Amino acid sequence: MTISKIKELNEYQKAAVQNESRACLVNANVGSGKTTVLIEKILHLHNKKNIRLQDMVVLTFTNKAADEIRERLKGETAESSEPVGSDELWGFGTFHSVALRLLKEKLSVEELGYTKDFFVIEPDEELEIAESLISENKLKIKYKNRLKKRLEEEMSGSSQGRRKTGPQDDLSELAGLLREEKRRQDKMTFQDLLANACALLRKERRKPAWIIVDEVQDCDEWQLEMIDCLMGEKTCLFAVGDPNQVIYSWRGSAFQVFYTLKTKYQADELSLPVNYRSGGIILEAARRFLQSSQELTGVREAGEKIAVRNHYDPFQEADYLSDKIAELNSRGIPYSDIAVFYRLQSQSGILEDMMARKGIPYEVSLKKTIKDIPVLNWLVKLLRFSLNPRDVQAGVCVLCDRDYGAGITVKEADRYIRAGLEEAADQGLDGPVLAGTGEERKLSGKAGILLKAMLGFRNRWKEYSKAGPEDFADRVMEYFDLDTYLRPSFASFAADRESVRELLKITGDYICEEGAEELAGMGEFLNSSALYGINILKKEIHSETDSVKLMTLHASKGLEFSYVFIIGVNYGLIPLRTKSFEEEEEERRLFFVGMTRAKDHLEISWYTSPGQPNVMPGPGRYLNMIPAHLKEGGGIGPGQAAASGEVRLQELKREILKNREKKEEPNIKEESSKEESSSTKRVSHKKYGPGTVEKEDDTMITVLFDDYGRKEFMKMFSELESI
DNA sequence: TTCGCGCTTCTTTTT
DNA sequence: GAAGCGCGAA
Repeated sequence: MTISKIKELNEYQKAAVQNESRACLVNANVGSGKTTVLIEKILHLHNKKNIRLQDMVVLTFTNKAADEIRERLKGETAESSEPVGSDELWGFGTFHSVALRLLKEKLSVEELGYTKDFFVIEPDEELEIAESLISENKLKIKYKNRLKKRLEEEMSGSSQGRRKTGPQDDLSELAGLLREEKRRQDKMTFQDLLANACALLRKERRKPAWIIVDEVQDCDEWQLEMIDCLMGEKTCLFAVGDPNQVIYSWRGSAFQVFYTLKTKYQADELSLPVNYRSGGIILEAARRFLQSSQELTGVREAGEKIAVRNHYDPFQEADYLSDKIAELNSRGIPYSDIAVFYRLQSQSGILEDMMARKGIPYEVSLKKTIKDIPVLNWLVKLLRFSLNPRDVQAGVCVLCDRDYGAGITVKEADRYIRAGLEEAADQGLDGPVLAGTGEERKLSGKAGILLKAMLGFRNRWKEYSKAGPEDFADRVMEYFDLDTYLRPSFASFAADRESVRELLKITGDYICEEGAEELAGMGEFLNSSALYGINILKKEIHSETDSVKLMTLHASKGLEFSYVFIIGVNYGLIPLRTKSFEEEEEERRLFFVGMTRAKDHLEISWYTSPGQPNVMPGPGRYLNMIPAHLKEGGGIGPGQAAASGEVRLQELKREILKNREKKEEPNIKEESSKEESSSTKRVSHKKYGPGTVEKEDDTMITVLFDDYGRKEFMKMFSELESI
């Protein structure tokens, strides 16, 4: 979005900025300066209409979009007499972050049974809670693997969604218990943030003067509800979006948002038809993929035709593409101006291998969160339980973890934690002693020390917090004696330690910046990291770094590049095989989004031999939808394409395939070798007699006893003798 | 408890 | 077009 050079707005943009109606919907076509209009609208309201920024709520879907708006606004006013301060922008952010801020600062969550210190949890965690509720209450749930989707349906779809509830299915009971349990543990999911904010906003008298919404076509039912709850009698609405870029309806974006809003608020509907991004030919071709050929005009020259290429298979294509990109770069085109789009994440692998091989810098758009790094996942759970001992679930995970925790079973950990909590309650503030009965003494090794540290954290942290924020990370590591849990013997020790330190350092910095008290600040940080991810760990695509960007068509939305390659336009991939007409439509919009990312050069390719099941060989039907006079090439004959350097490619292919196998294998190999080495080991136990070791790792040992059966022990407590 | 039958899903992902 | 599940039959 580099439209800052256009200081002069076109007539359509002006009309949108100056529109005086109470509700205004702007149908913003691709590349038509949507964000510019949004910013100008805010400035117009602020400067000309004397609306205070703190009386506006500006809602986006992604943090990236919210940041962009905030930054541009600060930039625009930086030279003026009164630059925008951060506190004026409390209502600027994603739907979820604004809901969080409202619940924490402006609304009385206590009415809903929560405290002001509530935690935000990720979807997986809700599922974990649900699963433990199922086993605790012995609920009968069908389609357990689809529990997540079914719960979502049950929670949102109120009563009408209950279509296939069999005779013995406790789903609705589970939903109720889950709601209660989350309240008890003081936890809200992303969905709950919106739902709870809505419930409280309904009663609220004070309403914002203006609500401004970006990418409004992606709103789901709850986000529409939130807009509605924020609307007061005198509140005005300004929403910008593009019905042609609806590519997320499969994850719940509401049907026909534009129509709904228009009738609900009698909104004026305007449009921004002028595309500033793409060359004339690219735009002309893209227009064929609009449902109704609406007004969409360009201002640029025709430019280059769209190149259509045929490749034998993904290997040959990767080879061709990396050579082509290297050649472009040698002609002075920066790598960062080039992007390759594909339909499925799995398609990136071959490209990555080939580009790495040829030394082309690339970045793959993949979301990486704390959850993907085991040691940090463990650390976060440890901190959560330490801050909120009611979060038994987290505590159990910490103790059970085989790598970093004590490796005890869920049952043991659960009983142990409950005993610990009881003792803590009995003894007041000092945390549990946990000496007690035989059962507990048996466990009072690693698990006991760790549990004691966690349960005592809120009271004993004071003794550690004198030193100030600089060495926050060191103090936390010292308090929990983390080095012992990270296991110096692990191959990943150094990396793990570094990750832990990094995360704690970010936490420390956050606390410092917010000027919060340490315990409260840690809680806040955990909440915001659930909502915003953690930038340093998140492998985000940096447009600044000079590398080729590889991403799915979905991930390309909102971006633009000079050179765009869309690969795998074969039926079964683009478009993906779909069941319904609606999904088919969405595939077309998705392709439209991809095409319109290209500013100057667009190249589309198909495989003769896709090499994936369910993908048809031959050009996909979308290629026929582009008129002949707009495209060039159409493809070298499949035989010819494969013939050039076939032997070399075959070898390359074999090599790459071998490498991929190697990458996936180690886990399997490790386990099998362990099993083999221990399969003949005989042991004897006082109570259970002789047996054979079935499985063994650093903490646990599983023994099949000759006359007792299978039993699992913690190595440090089991008194096994080898025979 | 186990077998076969029919049915659904699989992919895309932000907060 | 395969894999996973529920469900009824044995």
